[in-house]
Amino acid sequence: MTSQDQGRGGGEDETRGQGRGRDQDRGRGQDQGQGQGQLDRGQEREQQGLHARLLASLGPAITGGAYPPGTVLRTDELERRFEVSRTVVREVVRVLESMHLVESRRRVGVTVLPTEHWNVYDPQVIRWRLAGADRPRQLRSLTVLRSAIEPVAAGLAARLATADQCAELTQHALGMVATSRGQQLEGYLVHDMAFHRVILRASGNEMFARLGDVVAEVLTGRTEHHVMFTDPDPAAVTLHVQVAEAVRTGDAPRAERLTREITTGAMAELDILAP
Amino acid sequence: MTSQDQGRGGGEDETRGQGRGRDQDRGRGQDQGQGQGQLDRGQEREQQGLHARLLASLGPAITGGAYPPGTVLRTDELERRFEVSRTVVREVVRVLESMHLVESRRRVGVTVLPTEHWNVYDPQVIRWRLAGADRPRQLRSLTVLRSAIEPVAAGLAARLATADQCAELTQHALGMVATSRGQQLEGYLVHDMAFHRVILRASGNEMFARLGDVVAEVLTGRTEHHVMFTDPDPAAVTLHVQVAEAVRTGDAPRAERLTREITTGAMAELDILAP
DNA sequence: CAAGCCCATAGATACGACGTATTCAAGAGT
DNA sequence: ACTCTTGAATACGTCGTATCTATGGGCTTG
Repeated sequence: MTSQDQGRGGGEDETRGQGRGRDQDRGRGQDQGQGQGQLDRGQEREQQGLHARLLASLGPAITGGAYPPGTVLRTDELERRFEVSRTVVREVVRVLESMHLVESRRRVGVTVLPTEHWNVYDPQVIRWRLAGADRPRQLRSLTVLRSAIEPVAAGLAARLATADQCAELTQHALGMVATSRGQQLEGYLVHDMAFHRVILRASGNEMFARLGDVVAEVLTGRTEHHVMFTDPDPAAVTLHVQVAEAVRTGDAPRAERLTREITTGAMAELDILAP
Repeated sequence: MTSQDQGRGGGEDETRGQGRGRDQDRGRGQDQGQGQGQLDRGQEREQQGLHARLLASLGPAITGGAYPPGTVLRTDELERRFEVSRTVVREVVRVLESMHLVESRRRVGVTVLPTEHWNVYDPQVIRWRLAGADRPRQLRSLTVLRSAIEPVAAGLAARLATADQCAELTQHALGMVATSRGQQLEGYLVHDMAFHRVILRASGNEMFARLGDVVAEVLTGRTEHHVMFTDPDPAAVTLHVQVAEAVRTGDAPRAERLTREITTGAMAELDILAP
């Protein structure tokens, strides 16, 4: 009869013996089935899936240079090394492939692509790179990007910002003033990030708006990179207040020029040659 | 009718009411060879995989608004509708999820996310949107982005461009001059794209360099959008030549200013308010 | 030594089974 | 009557296996 047992409950038959060899290394089905997983999840960081876990392992490893371009990863090797099934590996590889971090070819394996193919605007990739070894380089690239985007965004915001957005802007600028002295860098950072996020959103351009997260990461990185002890530059604080004012009054050229001063200052902090 | 049959594959008691799609479980492997005729995949020979085919169907459909945000797609429905297996659907959903186009949640399905979540810098997404209904809107967004990026990139290029890059730049500028008259728009477009690509690459910033493809798509879209009959604006051609010259002589402010004139002109063509 | 054929290999695709989280609703408790 | 708990239904998550296909290397042959 062709039908083996469709009801799983009964037979623990010996035909799985072959599979045992592979299965015994983890006992994955049963292991997860027990309450074990809950304890595990309770203590450690929140891993909401094997897929996310593997991606969080492979992504930073690749962007961090642990696998130089040209390195070939085989799926079964990844399968064993990370103790996940083929399905998980394949889905993760597909995602990495969509980021152009790797290329999967038959008979060859999963090849790590050179840096110039990477989709460097993917927030995930940005986060991985900022967390990795070439963080300084990434920070410079992104700061230069900011210097191009934000002044234009501020100019547009001056024309298009709603009353609510102007109010938000002023509020965060005042918040920056209030936290600019006395080792309140955390509070300052929050207002700084919110300020730039509002500017980008108020520009009315979705491409600009999407950079809010990137700018936030850059500001965070900058803060925890070189200061933590010195208060923010008073000139920068003043500039933010003035930008808020320029946006509120609809003075686009002024908003753009002032924001350009802000980003120029940000570049100077990183020793980037200013135009 | 409570649970009387857990088995999905064997059960014929779909309480669906519509018999459509029942043929799917019959001979999947052979079905590909036959070419059922339901889908005209005989025409598009570029499909080197079911994964790519499904992605090319779903991606544009989502970005094009065929599935408004909040729409729930169930995996088994996609399975039937596109006549592919669960594996393929899952991998495609993972990729779409990595682009933040959809979100997959247990017990609810694959939900289309609102536009503001989309990873609008993903070249794939950009291509889909440019091919879709909101092409004009997308073209405007990208042109504004260009207006922010390219002047800064040109300024950096004036400082950092190698001799080879300067030569390339001059060559393409001359190519634009040569093709600027007499219905040679295709050749003009090639040089135009190459010119801006060299500028972005010569800026030395990887974030800028990666926008070469985007700019190329914008230029292509613009050309085939509103002209095809009129020759390029002579002023724009002159500006490109001057930019090449400014970069060659290392005059960063001039290169930046001239490029800003170019992008301002590009925005004017799309009736975008210029600063 | 070079060119072409053969086959081992590893990814691509498929499919069914089971696990698990989440949602909805019914029922118990206050 | 309202709320909280708990159970069931459901649709995604994960896994193991089987088969297919393309490809690269090795072998054979001229």
